[in-house]
Amino acid sequence: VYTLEQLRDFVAVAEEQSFRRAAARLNMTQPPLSRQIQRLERSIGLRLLTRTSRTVTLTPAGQIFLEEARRILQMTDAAALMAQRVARGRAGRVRVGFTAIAAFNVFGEWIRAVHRELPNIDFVLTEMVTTAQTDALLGGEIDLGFMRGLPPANVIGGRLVFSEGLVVAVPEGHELAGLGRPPLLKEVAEHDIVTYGPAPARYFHELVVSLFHEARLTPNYVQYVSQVNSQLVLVGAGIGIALVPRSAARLQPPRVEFLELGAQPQDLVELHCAWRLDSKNAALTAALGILDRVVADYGHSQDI
Amino acid sequence: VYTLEQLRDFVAVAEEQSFRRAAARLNMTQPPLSRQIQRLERSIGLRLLTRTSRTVTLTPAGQIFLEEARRILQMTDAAALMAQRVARGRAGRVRVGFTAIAAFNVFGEWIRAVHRELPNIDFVLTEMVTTAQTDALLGGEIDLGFMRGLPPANVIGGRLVFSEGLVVAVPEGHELAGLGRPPLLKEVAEHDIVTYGPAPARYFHELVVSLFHEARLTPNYVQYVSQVNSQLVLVGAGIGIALVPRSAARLQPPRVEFLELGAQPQDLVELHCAWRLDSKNAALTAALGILDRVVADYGHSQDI
DNA sequence: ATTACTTACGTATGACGTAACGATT
DNA sequence: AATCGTTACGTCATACGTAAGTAAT
Repeated sequence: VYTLEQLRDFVAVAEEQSFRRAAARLNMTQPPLSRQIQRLERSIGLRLLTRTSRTVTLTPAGQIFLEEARRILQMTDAAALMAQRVARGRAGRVRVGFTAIAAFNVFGEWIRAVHRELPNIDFVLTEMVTTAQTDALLGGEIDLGFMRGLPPANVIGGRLVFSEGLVVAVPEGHELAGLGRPPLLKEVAEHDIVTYGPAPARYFHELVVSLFHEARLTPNYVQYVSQVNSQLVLVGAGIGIALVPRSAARLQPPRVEFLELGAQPQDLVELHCAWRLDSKNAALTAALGILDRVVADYGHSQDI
Repeated sequence: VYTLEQLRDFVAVAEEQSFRRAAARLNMTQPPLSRQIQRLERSIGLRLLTRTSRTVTLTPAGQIFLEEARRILQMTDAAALMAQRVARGRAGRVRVGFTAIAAFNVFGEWIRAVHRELPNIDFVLTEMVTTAQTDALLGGEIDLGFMRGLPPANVIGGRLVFSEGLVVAVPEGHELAGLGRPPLLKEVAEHDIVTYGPAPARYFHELVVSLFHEARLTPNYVQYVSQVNSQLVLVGAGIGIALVPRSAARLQPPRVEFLELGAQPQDLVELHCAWRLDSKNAALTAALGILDRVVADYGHSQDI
């Protein structure tokens, strides 16, 4: 096992082809330089240089070792620089949790913007429901979550990034699709509703239930699912109809139509993002800065 | 400027997540270990570890630096070994970069042939994606790369060594597997597609995207990964389905099935190899000569 | 005789280990 | 009270520089 200084010394001698000149370049005298090279040769068990009393040349093994030595020295500089860039947020890794639907709105826009402006930031994307994201945040498994609602924990910071209205997902050829106008909530309530179960996606379940409750409607809930994907599969199979965020229409599920829902606010479903306030990840901070701008801009292009 | 021993110490502390245990592993006491880490941190001007009095964790910069430190330490060992091989009169060495999938086709055949016919040539094999191989070629870190596509640099020579078709990787029991016939591209496009990110594996990303684009299909890309391995893990986890080269089926990943893709050419995915035209490595030249013959022969035995 | 690298020797920097300290659970 | 990391201090190893030595032109 040798030292980096021995590598530096060896490279200098190989390049100068002289112990004297190399020593001058390294701001030292020749004797210690000679000894360092000897130690290096002893530690790897080979002669790297042939010293004829007039010139110094590399052995074949020395030529190979010289290339490797240069690369190692270069890497030692690069490693420090890379770490400093990470600390400044110019490079690094952001681990992100996101719900299936989030990928279709401002979230995707944000990923692209960060990738374009800070190409040295890597993403690790994992799809998970809100509760799983909360656990993952607190457990330090992700840096940022795009979720429904914000967890109450006071170590978590968050902000609203997007809000949208609800639409009605119905099987193709469904009665409500034939009305020629957006159905009323009252009419929707007369059909079987496929909705989220309360446990895995509490936010969305309560949103839908309270929507009907406030209108004094009591629809028939036929199924409890945990993901929009499966919800839409059930709709496509004719099991029932569902209220889903508008973004879900982008999933283009087979045998499903989406209908506007009359007289409902367009900011009912909120997408938040959340992160640990005590995160030391500078890349996260930089990426959140870009998110601020993307969120501000996104309103102008929602009509895509 | 730090020392290799400081890197060794840092890696040990990061792995053990404890100064005490790391010190025991390094056959020393904790105080000097603490001081070495402090010196390392001072020399690069960053905190690499956060010490809460109960646990030691890596800062984001520390995580990156840990990876670099491991690579540097690995290279210090490799450098000595290479030099020793040369000194023992080996005919030479060829440093080869290859993508994960390449190992399962003509690449493996070539390695065996060279080893049989030129037993004095040593291989240094490193798995890396195409972009990393290009950088490594230009940086002189490898002599030969087995990659997707050829880099435009005019100092690089290359040739086509293998081509194959795409197959569809789906989770076991997936809808597409129940069709009883190869799915159409149109049907594949209706599911979430797990694909490469554009940055690390540009060739493959563009291949898949353009395939859908020409058929006027707009599938939903759900994840960006950098390696086939992780791609298949995501497929097995049910995150989505993926288009992969036929060779990937040899990986036998758990909970993943491979389906033929109907009506697609069988030479869509090309494997090239590339090398520096100004390379002076005689072993490389000899090994490339054998590659010519292996490529010519390989067509006759693709039915394995 | 001169030039270039190696060996010998005295000095000083610094790395280790033991011991004391501070902080957290 | 106990555990873990940091600071303090005395000792010893190691690397430097000067000086002497050896070999080749």
